[in-house]
Amino acid sequence: MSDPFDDFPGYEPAAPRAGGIAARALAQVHGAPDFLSALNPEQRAAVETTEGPVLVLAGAGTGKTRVLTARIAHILAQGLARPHQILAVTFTNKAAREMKARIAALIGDGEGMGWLGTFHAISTKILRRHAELAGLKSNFTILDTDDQMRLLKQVIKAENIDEKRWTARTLAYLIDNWKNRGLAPKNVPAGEAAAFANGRGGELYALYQERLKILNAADFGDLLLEALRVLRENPDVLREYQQRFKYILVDEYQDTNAVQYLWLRLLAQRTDPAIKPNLCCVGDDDQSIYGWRGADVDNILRFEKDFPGAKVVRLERNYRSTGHILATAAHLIAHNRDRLGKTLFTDGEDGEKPEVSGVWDSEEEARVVGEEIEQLQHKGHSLDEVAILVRASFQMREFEERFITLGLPYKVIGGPRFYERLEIRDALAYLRCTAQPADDLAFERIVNTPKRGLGDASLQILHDFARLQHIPLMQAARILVETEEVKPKQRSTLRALLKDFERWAGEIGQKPHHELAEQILEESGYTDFWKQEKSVEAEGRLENLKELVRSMEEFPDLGSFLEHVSLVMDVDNADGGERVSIMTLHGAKGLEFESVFLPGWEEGLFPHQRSLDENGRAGLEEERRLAYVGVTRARRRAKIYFATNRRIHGLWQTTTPSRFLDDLPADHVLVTESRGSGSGYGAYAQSRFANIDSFGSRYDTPGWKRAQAHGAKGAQDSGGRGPLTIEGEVLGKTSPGGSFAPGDRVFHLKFGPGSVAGVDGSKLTIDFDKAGRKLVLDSFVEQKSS
DNA sequence: CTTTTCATCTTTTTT
DNA sequence: AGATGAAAAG
Repeated sequence: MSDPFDDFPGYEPAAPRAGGIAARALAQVHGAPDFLSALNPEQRAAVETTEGPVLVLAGAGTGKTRVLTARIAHILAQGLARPHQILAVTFTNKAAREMKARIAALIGDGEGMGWLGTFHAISTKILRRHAELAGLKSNFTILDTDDQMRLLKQVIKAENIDEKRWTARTLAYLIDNWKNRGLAPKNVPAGEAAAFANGRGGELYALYQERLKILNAADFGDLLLEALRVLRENPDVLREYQQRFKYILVDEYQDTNAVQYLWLRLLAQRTDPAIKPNLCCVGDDDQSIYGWRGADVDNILRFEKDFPGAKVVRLERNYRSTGHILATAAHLIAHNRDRLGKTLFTDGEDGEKPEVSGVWDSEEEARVVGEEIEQLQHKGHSLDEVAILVRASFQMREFEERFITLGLPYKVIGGPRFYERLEIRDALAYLRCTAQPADDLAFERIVNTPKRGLGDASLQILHDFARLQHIPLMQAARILVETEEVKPKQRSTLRALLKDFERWAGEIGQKPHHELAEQILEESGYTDFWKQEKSVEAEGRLENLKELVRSMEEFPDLGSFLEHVSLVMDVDNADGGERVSIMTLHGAKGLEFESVFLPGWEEGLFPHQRSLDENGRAGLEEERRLAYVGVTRARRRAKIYFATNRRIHGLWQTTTPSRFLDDLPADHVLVTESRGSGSGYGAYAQSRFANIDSFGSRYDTPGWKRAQAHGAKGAQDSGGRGPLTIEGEVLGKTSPGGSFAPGDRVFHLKFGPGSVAGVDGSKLTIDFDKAGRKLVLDSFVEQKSS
């Protein structure tokens, strides 16, 4: 079956025999299989050099994916390995999906490739299998950015740190960076750890990690970091995987960051150091556009040193674009200094020259692009072959608005994602609470949604208690419901809610999980909540909820559905008809279109100011690579636009054309003077000089340095500590167990002074001087000395 | 406890 | 400009 773990226990290095799939692939060909004969000599070398390390430098449009898939097909057809012995790593789910599909096309069956997926998906798989080694249970939840942020906020608040000055966002950024570099809390360089919250950054990181373990949760960074840790600290586990993966393939190698690199190197290592790993990395240094996420181009530049004797194959024959487009892209990227240098060529025709047009503002930009696309449409071009590639997602809206009025069908790729919608996240929180009762973040999200009267005050009591006892919220609630700490009304609603969850949890596995989901949404009152809402949106939201339940049917059980949701945040839009694609340049990597529109080539937006500010020349070069990626997406038509005016943060600003326009070869591009646009095209020449300041002055200013600057002038708040946490601290020390006896004088923060009337385990019956007799928990009262 | 108002911040890119 | 989040009013 396709379960990759099935054959784990009794695993032996398989004899190179042809398994079912491979045998079929072999049987259908004589001599060179057609997936080999279709390759050019370089591609073929990359495919057929199966043994030892191979680096494929694949320029844009040179058949990179084809090489990867053919290589896998070849390995299988030769009987060198079985599908589950091949580790194939991609960066995006899209790429993984496509690779699976293409392998299936070559070989007739894409199943069995259990280890083809994103770094994150594969790490998750490993981590689930050995969760205990990472301090987790195998059903751990994967937190998305939103959950992560909320958790960080809690940690910051709990430590009495001014959350205005030291935001969760900044901390998230720091922690992410550390994780990307493979640094656990104890490994973070002291200087960096000190840069947040007056030296408490490292401490907060450690606390956050601790909280994650209590919640039985991992964030995105953890998936890789913890998987790496498991492999590092458990040689036997590592060996298992090293033996299993006879062949390793990596897509987009230029985008690997430090953890990913370490992770890969560990898995690729052979037990016998004399044996070279069968590792094939495919990448293009000119398309490295994830530096901001910790990607290190050096990984690709260093490959031959890391893996001595590596064979390097260069793919320079471009099959995608026409001559003019290729020449334009080549001339553009040639302005970068840090590159290996490749010369792409094509035998194809020159085709149309790419066009550069200036427009008055972003509105005109959208209008002009809309018109151009309509013209293409009239000439019989398919809208599926048209894409608009923007630098930042806020640019999308104007195009959408314009296209709606034109009635031009479009799809936004990587836009607001299905699983990120409010109602979907709420619904998921219900499911998560049911499946994973320790999931505090999910619980918090829905305790009071729909409104139940369980507000901040009640939640705070739960929180304090849970924190004190180091238990999940739900468990805390279960205990507190037995006492009178929480007001009677909220106590009974809370009790009812807990009962609901218990009932639902009992139904897991008893009935189809999509039916259970529907039942949960119904019984919790969540669907009614939206039905009563009379806004226009409510209907759409209910529709989305239905869609959610429907989509669950495709998964075998609740667990695998939740997993899918957290790793694959987007959902396949079942296509109805041709549509123009609108997406970011980052999202466009790996895709190609007949016609590509590239709006917004203005200084500050593209290259983005922030990239320049934070990373200086390196930032600029990355932006230029992004431009290169954009241009090389086009097969036959590329149109570039720059607007003279653009609205930024709500106010109109005059902009300068992008310096990248200077980098284009005059004899390969067509410059169109837009009617109505006041700015002459020549105006952009000034940009060079206008921006020297921001360009050259601050080369290496990572975010934490800025944070440090803040720290220098910011006096820390030692004054305003919240009373609640004081209570927590004091109580934590004063009540280690139940040393109360009837007659003791005690003090309760809410009910005031009183005397103990009875003791039952941790529950105390107390006659309060003012509030009368109450049943409370010992952790909430303080013993009075006199 | 909920609803309203006011202020702040945002807009780089993603698993 | 718009969304989100905290303080203030009901």
